[in-house]
Amino acid sequence: MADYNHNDIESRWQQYWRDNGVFKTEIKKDRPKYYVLDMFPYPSGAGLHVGHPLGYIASDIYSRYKRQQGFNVLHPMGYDAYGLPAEQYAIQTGQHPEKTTNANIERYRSQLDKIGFSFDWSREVRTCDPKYYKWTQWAFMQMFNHYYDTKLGKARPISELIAHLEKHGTEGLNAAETKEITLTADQWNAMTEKEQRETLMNWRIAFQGETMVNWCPELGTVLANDEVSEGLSVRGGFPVEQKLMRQWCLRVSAYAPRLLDDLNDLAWSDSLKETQRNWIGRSEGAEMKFPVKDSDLELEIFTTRADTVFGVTFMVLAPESEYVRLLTTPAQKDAVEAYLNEVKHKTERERQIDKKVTGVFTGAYAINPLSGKEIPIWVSDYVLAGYGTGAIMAVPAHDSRDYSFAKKFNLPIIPLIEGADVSEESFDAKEGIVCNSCGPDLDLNGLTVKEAIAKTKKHISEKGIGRVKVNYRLRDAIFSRQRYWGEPFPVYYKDGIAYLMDESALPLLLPEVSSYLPTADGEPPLGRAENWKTPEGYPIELCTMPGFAGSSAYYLRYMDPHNEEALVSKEADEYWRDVDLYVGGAEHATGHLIYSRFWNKFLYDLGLVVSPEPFKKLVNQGMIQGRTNFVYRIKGTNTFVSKGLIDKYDTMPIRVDVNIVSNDILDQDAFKAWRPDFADAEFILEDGKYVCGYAVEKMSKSMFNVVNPDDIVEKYGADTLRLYEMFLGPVEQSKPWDTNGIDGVNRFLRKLWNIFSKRTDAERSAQEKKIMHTLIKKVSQDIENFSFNTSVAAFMIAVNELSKLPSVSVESMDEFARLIAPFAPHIAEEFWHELGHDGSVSDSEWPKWEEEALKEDTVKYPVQFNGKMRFNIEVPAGSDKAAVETAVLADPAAEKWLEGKTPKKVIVVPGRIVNIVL
RNA sequence: GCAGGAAUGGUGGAAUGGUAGACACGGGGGACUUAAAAUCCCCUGGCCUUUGCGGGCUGUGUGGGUUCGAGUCCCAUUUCCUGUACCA
Repeated sequence: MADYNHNDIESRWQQYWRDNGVFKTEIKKDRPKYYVLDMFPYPSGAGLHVGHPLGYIASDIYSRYKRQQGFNVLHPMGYDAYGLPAEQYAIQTGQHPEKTTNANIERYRSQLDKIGFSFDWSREVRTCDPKYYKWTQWAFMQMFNHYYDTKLGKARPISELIAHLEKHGTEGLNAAETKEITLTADQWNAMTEKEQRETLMNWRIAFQGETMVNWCPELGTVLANDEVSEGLSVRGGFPVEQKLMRQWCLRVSAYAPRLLDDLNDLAWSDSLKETQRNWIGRSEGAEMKFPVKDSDLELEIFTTRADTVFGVTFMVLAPESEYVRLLTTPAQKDAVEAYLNEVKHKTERERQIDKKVTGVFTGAYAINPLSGKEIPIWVSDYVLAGYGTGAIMAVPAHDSRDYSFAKKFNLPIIPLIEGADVSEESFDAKEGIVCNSCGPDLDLNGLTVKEAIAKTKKHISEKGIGRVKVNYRLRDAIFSRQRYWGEPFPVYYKDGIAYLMDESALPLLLPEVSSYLPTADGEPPLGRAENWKTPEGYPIELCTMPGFAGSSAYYLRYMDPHNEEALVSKEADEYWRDVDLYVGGAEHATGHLIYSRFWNKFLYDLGLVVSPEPFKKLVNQGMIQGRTNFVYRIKGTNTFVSKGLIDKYDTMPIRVDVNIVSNDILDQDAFKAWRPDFADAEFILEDGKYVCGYAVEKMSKSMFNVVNPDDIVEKYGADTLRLYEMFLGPVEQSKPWDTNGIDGVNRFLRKLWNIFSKRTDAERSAQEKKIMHTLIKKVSQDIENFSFNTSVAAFMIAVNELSKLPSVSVESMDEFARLIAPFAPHIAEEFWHELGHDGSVSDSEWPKWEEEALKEDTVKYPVQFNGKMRFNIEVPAGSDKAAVETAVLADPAAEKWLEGKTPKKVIVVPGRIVNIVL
């Protein structure tokens, strides 16, 4: 055989896989299915860097392995093609986002193809493809036409809710709602169609609501909470402010209990489940009514500390609360107005940066229902309108936020826990013995906090002052974006009221526009589309759907991507069911992974999918960071000093392209050619070399630390890239990319190639068989545990051992080819065919190890004295504890350490160790 | 602040409570070669000791604990990463 030529081998087998449709998948009812999915990428203009394929390689290894084990593996890939960058680019250049997106997709595809993935490309989906987004729009229509029945805990058709309203009004209605509404049947029936439709928005799962949104003036759009970071837009870094707008929303909050409970059965990492639990944010507490003095009004509050009611010294309303208007006394009106104005104009960022305590007195008082005391009602922006009831009872002694407010405005602070010192700070811990808590009907003194909470809850429910309540932090998802590049809503407006289009109108195609900017009167770009009307002339919704719309159910579409009648056929859904293994970044923990679960549960409620959860097992691959190299220029010159000598000069570090640095040694000629201003650079070297410094940073063009997988594939081959990415460390772990070290993996493949070239037909020795079966066992177990770095190490050990043998058998090479096929499929395929097999090595059988082959004649025991390692002995395999003990004590080496003493105890752990306690 | 995770040689990283540092990079030495590349072999945590073979001690962020035995389990603590943040 010729030398190992990766370029020739890899292009040849990639062609073979394409020509023979090796990875095309179909339903095979006689075989068990396994669905391996990667989070599909957003095709950005920068192309893939070497960090992106990490997860894809891991999942590819796993799916090829499962396939060799006899599973019918679904392993698709596609593109999350809607997104802001393409639109931003379109605004700047006038180029249609579709064009940019398609160009980027093509680039991604060619990069992916070079790495040798086993994707079934015939199932590719693109979220911006009308044949795909038809089903995104369709799902939205279903959500519009359903409400959530809180008693049954599932979505029901809105027609059932209407029937209920017609008969009973809101009496006995159990529906997740935006706000509490009370209606009689007569009132409902007397409403106009317009009024009824408006009222129904209170219950629909896809509904319009007035919501406080993160408005980004620069981007001209509303952003989701997870698109905002520290008051700035994640994309672009523009300031974000609060604004009340009528928006499409999804009633995700209705599913909060199920989203929480069902987490328990998922094979996800604990940290990710915990993140979702926190995000859903269940808290058990009580809702309690505080009557307002000299008024019929009652303030409802939510608290988890019912035990602290006797320490309530004031109440606080969120600035957005409607009670502010109702309660403010004439004397305080101006002050309150001024405060509301101030708060409104603060951006989210300003609120976060300046944590000053602010607030204003409304002039009104409430009555503490347990103590009967009068307490002032204040307004402050530290109370959130979106959580609980938008009003709180303030217990400054035991809540740090209430405490600083009380200090600032000189409000009383009453400690309620024995021994709690509240002179400097509040005592927030939920522990201790309650004191100062005795009213006319209720005495909590002497109880623990826990007991006091229970007793108070019981008391208030009995007296009708309040009720036990569970609150969730999870908020409804805002579903409108004032953007062009997204799915249009199949919605038109008649008399200002939203109506769904007929399903036959789907897909509702995204129209052409003259410019991708908002219109002069601040309407979204779709306001520029000509004839954006129904045939009857009604205007169509101008907003488009957000990014998560298209990515919420794509895993279902892969099951049946070309179906024009349904999102997924019954047959395909029942066969593929759910994703067995989902691989992707942890950054989607609170976005995509919540929305997808919600979306799936909704479809499950409608009986359209059979699995209540979309992703059974989830692995978060770590992020690959960049490793930036630095050169050190003497200030004001063009002379560069090697890293070891920089102390002797006044230098400044400059980032240098990592592609002209190898093992931190600079290629000086390449450096001079890199940028014109370095053409006449001079160097001060150490040991004849220029040594660069390094730092770990994000991989990005501006840091000159981007490594393109294409270059690695060109130089070392896809098999080397795949093995090396796995060899770098555990898949879940974040780590900097460092090309140093890739030679080791490449060397291993060349060694393997040489061994293969020298294979013989002779029967293999027991020793050789043992090497192979040790490897089979190790690799099989490691793949199951997603421990790919140690499997690569095992391959290297095996090759080193095999290379020491005089010859290696065909049988071993046959096994080796099958074992390494998931990791390095090209070289494996080459071996497989050299060995005279037909078909792809991916369809070969995964080798099984024989315990028999791994057996030893003797067992080696390390012998310790008092836990300190002393010597080794060998005993025949199968010796029992007593035999081992006798052998150890009889061993001449033992004498020296025994020093004539009799051991107190001899501990023999079969197969592991012997410890002698003196 | 809260939640989750991590800390092991010059570097990336291995170690079901049982000989810490597998494997690889880098480094050092050697073989082959006119030379270089490639390849192959040996050494490579630290300290001490021995002419040599070797031997000893120490060592997994820090301090305690459990255990015959701890990188691993428990308690405390420091630092770093990731997520989240006025959630009552």
